[in-house]
Amino acid sequence: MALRNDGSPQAGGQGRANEGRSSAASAKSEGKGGGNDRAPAKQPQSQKQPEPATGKRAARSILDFMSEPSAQEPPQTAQRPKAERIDKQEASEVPTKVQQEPEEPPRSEPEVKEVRLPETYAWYASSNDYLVEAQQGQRVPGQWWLFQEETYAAQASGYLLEVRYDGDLGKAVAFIYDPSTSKVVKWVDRTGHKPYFLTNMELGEDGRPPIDLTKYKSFSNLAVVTKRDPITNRDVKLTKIITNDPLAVKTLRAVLTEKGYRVWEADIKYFLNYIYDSQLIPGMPYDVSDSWRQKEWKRSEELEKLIKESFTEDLRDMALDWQYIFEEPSPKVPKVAFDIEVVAPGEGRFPEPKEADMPVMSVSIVDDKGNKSVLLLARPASRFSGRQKLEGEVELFDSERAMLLELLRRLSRYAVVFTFNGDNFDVPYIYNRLVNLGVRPEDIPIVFLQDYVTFKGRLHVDLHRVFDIKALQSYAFGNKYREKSLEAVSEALLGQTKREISTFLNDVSLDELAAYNLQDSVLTMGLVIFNNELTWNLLVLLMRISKSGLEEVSRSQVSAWIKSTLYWEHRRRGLLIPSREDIERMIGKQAPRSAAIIKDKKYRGAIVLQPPQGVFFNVIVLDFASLYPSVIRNWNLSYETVDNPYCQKYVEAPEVGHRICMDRRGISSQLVGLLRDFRVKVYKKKAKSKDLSEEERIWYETVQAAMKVYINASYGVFGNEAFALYSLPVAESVTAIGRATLLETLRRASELNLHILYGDTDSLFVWDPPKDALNEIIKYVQEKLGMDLDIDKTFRLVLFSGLKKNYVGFDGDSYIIKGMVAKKSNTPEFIKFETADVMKILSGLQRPEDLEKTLDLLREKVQEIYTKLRRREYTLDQLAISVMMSKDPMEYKKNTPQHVKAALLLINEGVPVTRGDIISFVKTKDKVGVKPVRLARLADVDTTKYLEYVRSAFEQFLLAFGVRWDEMTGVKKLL
DNA sequence: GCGCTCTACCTGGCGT
DNA sequence: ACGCCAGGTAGAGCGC
Repeated sequence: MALRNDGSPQAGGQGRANEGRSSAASAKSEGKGGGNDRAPAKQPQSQKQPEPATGKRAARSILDFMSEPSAQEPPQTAQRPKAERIDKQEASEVPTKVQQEPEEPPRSEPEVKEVRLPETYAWYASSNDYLVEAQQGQRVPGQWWLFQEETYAAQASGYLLEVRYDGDLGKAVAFIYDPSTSKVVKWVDRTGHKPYFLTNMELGEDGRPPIDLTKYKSFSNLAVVTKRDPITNRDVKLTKIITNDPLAVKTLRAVLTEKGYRVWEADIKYFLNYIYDSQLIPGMPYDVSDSWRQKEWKRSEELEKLIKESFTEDLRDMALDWQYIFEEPSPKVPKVAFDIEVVAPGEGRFPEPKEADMPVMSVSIVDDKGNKSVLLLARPASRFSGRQKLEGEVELFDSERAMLLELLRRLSRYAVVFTFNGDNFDVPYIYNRLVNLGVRPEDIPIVFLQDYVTFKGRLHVDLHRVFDIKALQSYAFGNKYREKSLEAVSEALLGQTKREISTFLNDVSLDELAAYNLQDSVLTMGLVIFNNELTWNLLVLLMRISKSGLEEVSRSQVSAWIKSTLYWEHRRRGLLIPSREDIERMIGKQAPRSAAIIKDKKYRGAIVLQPPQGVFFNVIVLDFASLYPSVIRNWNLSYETVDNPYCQKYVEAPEVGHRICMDRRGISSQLVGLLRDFRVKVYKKKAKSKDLSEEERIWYETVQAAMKVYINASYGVFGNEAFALYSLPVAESVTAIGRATLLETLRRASELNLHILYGDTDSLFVWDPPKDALNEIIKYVQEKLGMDLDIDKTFRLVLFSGLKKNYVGFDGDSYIIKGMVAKKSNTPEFIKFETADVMKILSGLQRPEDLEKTLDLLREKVQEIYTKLRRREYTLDQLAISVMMSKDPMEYKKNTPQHVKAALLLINEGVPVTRGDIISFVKTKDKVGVKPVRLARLADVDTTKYLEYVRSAFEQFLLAFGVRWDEMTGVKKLL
């Protein structure tokens, strides 16, 4: 995200409704059209020869830039309506704004103040031989030229980072990072691989197909192949239709289905097909010339021994194949992050990448070695205030074009470019802007691919999309961030925030602009490399597991990763990848066999035991290690093993009665089981091993986390209709077996006289258990159910409110709080920090005798909060309730919830609000009942509503003590 | 992916 | 026309 043009002085604290707005939500809602939207919007405006943007001119007069194409007025027709809107906006702002400069210079004759530069700031290109553009088709030896002919190496050695399809060459191109030169090398396929798909159309005796395909230009040739059908477990002979162009797959597929033939493997992206057929593992090192050869991959004798000893036979060979990808170190590639700031078309309005009609005024660049630089555009009236201490190298440009070309030149030194929202904003903006400034499109090293934007000779990772990946958000980053804005993510993960700006971004001084702009790149790079390159290493590991390139893995959800791994495994084993219909037909028409408890859900989920109400000392929490993945492993669950009529031997899933095939190993069961065992048996232990160095432990912790992300999602995808291998019977069997497992453990626990207080899905809370009974149940579960039951937590004390998913556990000085009001993100800040105080009081509860004393302290605390509320001692920000808009404001048809009411008030004020925005509001006494924080005053606040809020928050604690709220002395008087 | 809780909103019945 | 109440639903956010 480049621009945060919030004019409000308290932008940091209160302007939250605006943040992250231009990002994921819009990209998603665009769906398939997203790619087109970002596509180049403009052709070069005229044939007029662009003036060379040389440093020499810059040095002579920085005022020359007024005649640059950048200063050209856009066509009147496009400009007119916008101008009107700007005026309106400004008019409404006037009364609330302190007028700082009474005289606005008229637009037609901008008054240009002289830019005075401190000596230390380097001028852009003080040398005069700095040509950024070469003549068409002409290379200038020894100089960089923007128009670089695409160069490809005949051989390459290094880490495979990506495979793309190059339409001009009609071939796959691999991007390989060579650590010896620190460069990305492009290698064009020399193995002769071509796009294809499979069909059941048989060839005649003459070897000719019944349809003449030669009339299609992109048709190449035919072949007959044998594949094993994973459903029938029989070999099938199919015709392979080979084309010259991936697009032709679509055309020819339509021709065949039209004639009633069936097709397979026609909707796999070509570059993935290439990876699968060549059995490549992105993220691993290779030598390639005429063919692919694995380099010497790191392996560990010790690991190999461990696999042979502790993995079951059905997983052993696969584990031996897979071991390398977790041991091979992650490539240390040169990384860079950049961010641009664009002149805003008005306060509260964002520049449009499609138009790119506003100048880019600043560019910041930060690399992983800590090099920082800012390129600034000298604009009329822009100046350095001298008040801001600047970090890194700051350079001033008179030419916007030269500045942008310089950015591209610098990016070309790195292998991977990171942005935050670069897919939707920065990169397409730069492209369209350069076109507007007269640069020929073919000279700009930016390419628009199907659903993202990247660079010709290097890779682009948009972190906005990475942090939007739900499985990473929850399993790798522990749900620490809710919003996916640069601000929210970096605050949660780095503990750092964006810089605040003193006024509307267009008007800030150059040094303040530079500092603000730089911080965004610093944060972006920080998110990649914090915690020993956690994010980068996760991406590398996920590439290796999912068998997809960096750009692909960083832009797809976990279901695409799992699909990709499974497809790769199908190819490895010579299995036909089934179509959706194949699976549907196999399962047959069947309704779910377990009724969901919640309406609108498809099938039944987990068991949640009714917890007691009260205070319990000495509670042990047992929990199944990866329950669902273990179920998938133990019960051979896979799309082709559940309800498969071609099966001989089967077992029945409890309760739901699905027939699970035991003839052969199910492919997803094997994959999930493999990762589950690697995680539980090897890498969780390695991550904690004292025999290893700190660095090694961190790496194994990342390995463990990557597996967790993967296997935890594996159950969910089978219940998601969008998943290519969707199977409701699989999902339904997983939860049914999970329930049976918990119930059986519960039964055995009662035989052993263990007192189970509570349990949810895969956990059991045991009250003061004897050691041997505990060992006994763990042993039983291991031997009879084949599951690992671990002691997850030991609580000195647990408070149960009596509600499910709602408790507090204390262990030493720390505590865990679950589900309570005080924990929710939409709870006002003052309740959260008062809760922290309450927790301190509760931590003093060491023995049962302390109960009375603790209750007294609680009463005092509640009274104190009440008093503070009535005296209005909390600030608006502390009282704010923040709720996310899950839909666009106009989509709320049935109800108008409070946060939507607040959002509508904001819209009234001209503040845009869309899906994904977080609305901060307070409860007020007026008719509407709510007000956005930025529009409210402390006097508007409805105190009684907040007293209610406090009651509901703390009642949950009191319930544990068996005290009802209104029974609390002293409190009664206040209500 | 499903299960659970909470608040606010909406609706319909009833009484004034 | 309005208020009160009960019961159902929408919407959000959590737990696993």
